[in-house]
Amino acid sequence: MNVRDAVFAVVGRIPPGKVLSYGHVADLVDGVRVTPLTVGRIMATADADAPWHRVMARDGELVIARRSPRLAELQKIRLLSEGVAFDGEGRVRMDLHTWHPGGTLFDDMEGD
DNA sequence: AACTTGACGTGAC
DNA sequence: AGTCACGCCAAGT
Repeated sequence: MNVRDAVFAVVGRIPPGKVLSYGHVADLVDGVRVTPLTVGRIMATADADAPWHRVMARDGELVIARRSPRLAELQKIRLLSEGVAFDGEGRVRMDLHTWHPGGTLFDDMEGD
């Protein structure tokens, strides 16, 4: 199991409408020791098929915007399409949409 | 196939 | 608030 696979295994399990931070993904990856930076690195090489848009900075900021405003816009559109709310500063409401794995069938109820 | 370079974080100090 | 260390992978040459 490569780190890349382990990371995408976690990312791939994020349900629509839910999001995770790099650090959170890194923490969920088990069996392999990874840093949030590593997650970010790998996410940078994510396939279009992967739900890469559900991963962002812990602050809710779309980090990709630093490098590609165009992709950031795409990410934002995808998130909005899933019902993810943003605050007035263009950041994702992590407090409302952070995914709590293990869970559950109720992983969608925390959004209120 | 080996080496170099680039690159989407986060918490502690 | 800025700096530092940590769990460094992937792509190009």
